[in-house]
Amino acid sequence: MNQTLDILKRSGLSVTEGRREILNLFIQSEGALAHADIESNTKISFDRVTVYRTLQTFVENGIIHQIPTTDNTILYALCKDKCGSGHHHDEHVHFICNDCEKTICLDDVIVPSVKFPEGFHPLQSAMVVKGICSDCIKN
Amino acid sequence: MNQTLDILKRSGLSVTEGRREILNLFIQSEGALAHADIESNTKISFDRVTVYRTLQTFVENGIIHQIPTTDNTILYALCKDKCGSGHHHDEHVHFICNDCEKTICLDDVIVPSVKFPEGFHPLQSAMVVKGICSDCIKN
DNA sequence: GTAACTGCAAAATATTTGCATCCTT
DNA sequence: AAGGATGCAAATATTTTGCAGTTAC
Repeated sequence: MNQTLDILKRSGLSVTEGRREILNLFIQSEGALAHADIESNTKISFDRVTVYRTLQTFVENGIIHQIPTTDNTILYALCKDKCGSGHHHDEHVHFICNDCEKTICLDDVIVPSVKFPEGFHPLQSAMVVKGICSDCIKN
Repeated sequence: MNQTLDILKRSGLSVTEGRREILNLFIQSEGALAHADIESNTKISFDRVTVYRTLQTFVENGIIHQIPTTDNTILYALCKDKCGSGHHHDEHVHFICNDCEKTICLDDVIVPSVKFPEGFHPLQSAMVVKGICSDCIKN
């Protein structure tokens, strides 16, 4: 079965053209996407608002997750299977290339656990690393 | 000598009322501040634009650093001594409390180094952890 | 048929830029 | 005095909300 459909159905979301298109974009894309990328890369032109709402729905349903950035934008990337509705377990490292500016989910690099001071109870961690990615290092 | 003045002078910045006030806010505050916090917590009312420009100047001069978030804002926090102009070395963990919503720099918790796949060259890392802070856990 | 999704309009919010004026050194 | 910093105005950009019309199931 079509992967896109599969994901939407599994989350109990109704299948609409917009959701299919946006979800496809994530599946095809290697890296993470910002709101703006989505607006400019979809063939059909959606209303800005639809993109906002779709992203929000996807996040709430554990289909995509947010990646923190330091530039007033949010990046989104596909979740792996273990993400369920409401609960995100994206404890992998995100790599932002200073050169090509892509953000790549290093799914195999798990965020190491660290020791917190007395009284701090961590629930969720995110790690973002900047540097040069494996594609750009060749040039 | 006054710490605020000291920091500004060391960076070669001219000492103005706005910069003193904003820098003071950072020094007094335990956690990280968002643009909005600054606007609402300064006695003198600055122009929004001045706040933007001041924050930018401080970041460029290694006085404060940005903390990535997933909510379309940027948090700022004072740098420690080792940050120099242009180069930030804030490899410590940032803790965001889900309860009081404060962001705390855990200066003593260093971001652990992780092993990257072949070809990835990390230059800078940031780690943001959400959970319950030591103050809120008591309640 | 009903509930959910979308588009449009508009409001609210956030950020950037240019320029004249004022302040720091 | 000169260069830099600020305030104001205005242009841009971003995000949110309400509502009416449309679509998926």
